Amino acid sequence: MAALSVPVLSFPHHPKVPNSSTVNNDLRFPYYPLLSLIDQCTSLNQLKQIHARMLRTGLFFDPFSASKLITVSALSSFSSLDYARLVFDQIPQPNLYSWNTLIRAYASSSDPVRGIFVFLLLLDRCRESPNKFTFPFVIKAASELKASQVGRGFHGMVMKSSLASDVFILNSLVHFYGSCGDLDSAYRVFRNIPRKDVVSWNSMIKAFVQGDCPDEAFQLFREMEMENVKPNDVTMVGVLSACGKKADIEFGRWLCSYIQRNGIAVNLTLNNAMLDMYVKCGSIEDAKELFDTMPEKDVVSWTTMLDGYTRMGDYDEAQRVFEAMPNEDIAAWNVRISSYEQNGKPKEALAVFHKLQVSKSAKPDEVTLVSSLSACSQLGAIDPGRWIHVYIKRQGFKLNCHLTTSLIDMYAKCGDLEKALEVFYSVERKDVYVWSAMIAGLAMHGRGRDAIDYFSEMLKAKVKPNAVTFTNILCACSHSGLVEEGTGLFHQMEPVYGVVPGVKHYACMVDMLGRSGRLQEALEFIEKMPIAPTASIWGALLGACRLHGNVELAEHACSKLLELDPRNHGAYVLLSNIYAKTDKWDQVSRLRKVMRDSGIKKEPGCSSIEVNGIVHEFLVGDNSHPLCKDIYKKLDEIAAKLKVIGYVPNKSHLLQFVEEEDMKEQALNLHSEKLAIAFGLISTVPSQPIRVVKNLRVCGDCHSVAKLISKVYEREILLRDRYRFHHFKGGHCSCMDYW
DNA sequence: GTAGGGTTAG
Repeated sequence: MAALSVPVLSFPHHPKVPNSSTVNNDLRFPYYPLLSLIDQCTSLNQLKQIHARMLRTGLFFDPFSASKLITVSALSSFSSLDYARLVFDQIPQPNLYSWNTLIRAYASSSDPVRGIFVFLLLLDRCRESPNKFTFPFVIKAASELKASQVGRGFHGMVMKSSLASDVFILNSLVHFYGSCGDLDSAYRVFRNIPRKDVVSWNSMIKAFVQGDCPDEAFQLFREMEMENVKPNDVTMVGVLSACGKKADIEFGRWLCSYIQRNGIAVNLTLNNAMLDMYVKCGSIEDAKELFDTMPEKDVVSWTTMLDGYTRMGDYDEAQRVFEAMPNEDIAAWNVRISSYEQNGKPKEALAVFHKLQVSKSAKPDEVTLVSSLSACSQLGAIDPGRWIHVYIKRQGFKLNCHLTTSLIDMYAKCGDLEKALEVFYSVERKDVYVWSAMIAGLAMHGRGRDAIDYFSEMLKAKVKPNAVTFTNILCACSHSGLVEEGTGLFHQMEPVYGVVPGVKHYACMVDMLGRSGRLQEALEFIEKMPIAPTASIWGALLGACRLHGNVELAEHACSKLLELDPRNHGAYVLLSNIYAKTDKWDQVSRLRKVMRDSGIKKEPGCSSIEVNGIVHEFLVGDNSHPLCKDIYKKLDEIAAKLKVIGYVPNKSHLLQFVEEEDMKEQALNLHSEKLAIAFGLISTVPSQPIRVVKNLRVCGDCHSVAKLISKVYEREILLRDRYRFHHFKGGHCSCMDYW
């Protein structure tokens, strides 16, 4: 142990012999002072020195002493699991304590699966059987991994052993089943715990909260009181969280006073839980008041406040909170990114992501990437999306199901279905969300048949479809006119797959029937629905009426829709389009007056196009773009070229715009999607497809024009509208004009 | 000498 560059410990030399008359002949304790030094270690290097000394003195081969070394290397503040493992592997016959310590350390590490491997090794190599300490550790590893089969196996082993009524182990199992989302099993274990303690109750309450059953959590809280088990701070954290889910501020306030009245110790975590409850119940005032009086705050407190302000849409105050935060935790960045992304401000979300990159104050994590990818999807911005994909690869992020789903969604919504499929096939583990995202991607691109095939593949892979899967597959059938197939699947939902159809599924069915011209059937379907039709149901019927020019039914659907949602501008626009299509001009102007009088405005059509990573936005008749002259010149050229090949503008689409001030700008030529396409033609190379995203449904005339442009200019155009993709190539569109 | 339950971001 010559050159040591670290603070060197002064080793006690040989233990002092107290006095010659009472010589300590007990050879079990000759090096005891060295052992007590282990506890005083403050760095790994010091520990290594002791380890070396232990090897030299032979103390290392005393199982008790070796276990002490394991404990410190695996669990201290300066611990190194890899070092602990090296030490462990050198011990000839580790005792059960050492095994347990290693499993414990792995279970709470970033790689809990190693805890399970060590457990298996233990079964094979250790003379002793796992004990009441082993199981809580290894079950915790299974919970972390949500390894439901493995955990179930541990449960079986426990039941066969003499530990079947150990409350610690049973509590661990409740927690385990809760984290796997298996509430039934969690509850079964809970009910069978012979002497429940407060942790048993807390674990089950938490399981209910996690499993989105806040009412059951409250119920258990009451039952616990009746059984005279005193709730503690952890109980309250769980119940407050349930309260946030219910957004029940009254009950939340009652819980806060309950905490006071019962003298439950309030620590930082409990304060944070109260803060979170106030925020989720929409009372930022209560949250602020509590926050200002909290004696101690951590990154969770700050992040919760930040979340509170963004929920209220108060981005300025959120910005102030963010700037006041003592350190820029990644969670805080994530709140900002996802709040923009979820409130329809994807550009702002990506701007924050960019700032994070520049500032380097925190390292993006999986949540950051998922939210940012979703922002790219919304924008249809494939360049930043690709950049993030490369980033994921370079940083060595494991493609878990969350990230895979986001990547598939991003590529599909940015028009690159092939790349989405590539990602899909590149991963081995596909959960129901990954499959559903792929089915949605196929649906969006008009590949309904393929979507159905993927759905069957998914069933073969033993993945159980959920409500999202059915929304996507029904949407696929609807977009591709596969009425028989869609109807068949719809009727199988509940009896075969146990998924109760929701309003979205009914809306898909109305859309599917209506689109294919079976309007009367669609109406009957609505009338027979077991749930009350919502605005979206009538909206789907109205859309179908527009497609097939059925004025009478349209008026009925529209009046129903406006009963439910009086300010739905879409309804007015659709109805006025139907009137225009059927030459009912007096009705068009009547509707226009109603809209004007009630101050209902049409959502302005807006198309965006991404060129070299920059997103350009166009409104109808937009003059604000720096290259606007060139764009209009190009539009004239297009108009001339198309005229030559016999194109006649379809004037009925003019009447999408019912407001007077829009009248001047109504020329079809000035629709936002045409402006964006023209800009794409002058600013990108011919080999590059033109990618346009429109916020509304694409206009019929623009659809015809885009088809012709794709032929005349030999350019691929990818146009995403509110509902689907249109892939124009050689004069045809991927939607086969069924949209 | 070992244990189980807790707050934020998708």
